[in-house]
Amino acid sequence: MPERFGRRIPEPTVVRLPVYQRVLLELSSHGVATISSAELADAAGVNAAKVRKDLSHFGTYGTPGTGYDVDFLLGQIQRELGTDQERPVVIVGIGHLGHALARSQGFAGSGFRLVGLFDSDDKVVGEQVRGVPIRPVSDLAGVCHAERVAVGIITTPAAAAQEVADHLVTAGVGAILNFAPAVLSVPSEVQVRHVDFSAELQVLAFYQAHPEAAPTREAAATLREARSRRAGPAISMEANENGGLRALSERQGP
Amino acid sequence: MPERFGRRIPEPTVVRLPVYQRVLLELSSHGVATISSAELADAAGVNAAKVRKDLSHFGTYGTPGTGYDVDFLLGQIQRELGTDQERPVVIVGIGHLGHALARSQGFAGSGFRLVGLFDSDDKVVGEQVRGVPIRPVSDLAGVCHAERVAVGIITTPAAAAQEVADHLVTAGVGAILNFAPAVLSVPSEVQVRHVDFSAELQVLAFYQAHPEAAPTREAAATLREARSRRAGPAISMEANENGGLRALSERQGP
DNA sequence: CCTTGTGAAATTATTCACAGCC
DNA sequence: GGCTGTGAATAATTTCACAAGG
Repeated sequence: MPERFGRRIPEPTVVRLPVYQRVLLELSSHGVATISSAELADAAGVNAAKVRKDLSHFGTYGTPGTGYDVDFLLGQIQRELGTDQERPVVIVGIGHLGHALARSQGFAGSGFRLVGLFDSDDKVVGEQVRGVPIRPVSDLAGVCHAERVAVGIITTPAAAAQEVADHLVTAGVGAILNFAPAVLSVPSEVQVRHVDFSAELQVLAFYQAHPEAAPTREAAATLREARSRRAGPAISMEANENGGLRALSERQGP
Repeated sequence: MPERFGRRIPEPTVVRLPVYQRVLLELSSHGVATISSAELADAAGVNAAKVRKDLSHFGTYGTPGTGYDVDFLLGQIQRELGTDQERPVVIVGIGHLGHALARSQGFAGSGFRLVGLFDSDDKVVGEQVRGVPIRPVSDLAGVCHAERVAVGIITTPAAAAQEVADHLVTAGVGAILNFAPAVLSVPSEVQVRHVDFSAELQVLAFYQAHPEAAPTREAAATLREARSRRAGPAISMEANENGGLRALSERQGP
């Protein structure tokens, strides 16, 4: 039995959970009933031992000789991720990027609900994006308290990011996703993650300039490849017209 | 002397390099002449030993008793990152996110030049963003070859991402930055990095749901705090009206 | 057979701590 | 006295490899 309580979950494991979830979601939507750690690993671009070790932190969800029940495992991961209940989020800084995120599909399916958009520019305040009005930053604390906002997304210029983070923290927001190219200073109980577009480009450039220093990547396979490469006669799939998956046989075989 | 040649650079080190670069850029623009590993660490949200170890992979750039010369160190990091020469990039998938990236400032300052925008939708083909025309995806290979494109950015929906990646690889693009929520399968010599907005949100949600599992974060300080906390009388700074830094004394003291 | 879950081993990354230099 | 660079120690993560289950 794995440690199931106040245990620390390795951060790399947590980061891989959403990837597994996405793969399982796709498999489930195609009616695939079970998947082995090796297949899931291929589709997620990791290796099988890592998948098993990752999952073992949460429970023993698999069946030796068979693999994992797709829907059951999906449910467990969603429960762990808290995807099963909706968390209210706000976006501060409604420039092009803030707009793009506000319009994206990323919230609905992932357990988040956009409850507020904020900007300091009076020219955009009052507009609506997806039915959510853009408000002045002075309304931030009020909305965060009223809606019990859990996560704040910062898409301001770097110069404003720290000030916005301070406001979010004051308003009781306990997690911040920062897209601004700035290092934020917040109390240690506040979780921060940083998405840094140009830093990612620079990392790619570095490895291009120093190919000998590049890490050797784990090979990924498409879902279709992962299955067909390993599937025996009882389970087979073929590509459909969208490049997606079609399960030809599931649950009990053909 | 550190190993200076075909050595492998730890990926975490490479990822921190752009952060150091940004801090140094700000310091340099404020005329600050030198910085210690402890100050740089505070500003970057890491610790001093990590800064020194990271830098030691590339050379011995510091002066015991004094610290690092800001401009010199900045130059060395930019050289390592290849920021000193411009790399052509293309963006494929000009929806809201693609648009936002195309308009962002992230390219100019970081050593990249946007040379092509591509979309499969005839309704947007022909438009221009920042003077760069949106072209059909069928032009992708031609432009990539002609401009010797090094990095491709994918901002398509997940369903199209693998196909686009295949096109980029065929066109000789050796590095891909993928914003689509899909795991890409590419040859091992092609570098891929994945920016996954909703996965980041989910990670935040996870740690909010399991505070006992959260990693203890390194405290960061603003540049101003980092300096004033440690600076002796010979070097001092105060905040200017923009919340930025003003160096009151540099090079030789007041 | 095949596949999981997991200790043990290996690898990788971080942090310590201090000799040596300014 | 302060600060770097770096081996040595520690911690974290990954991978191996295999006993046990279906």
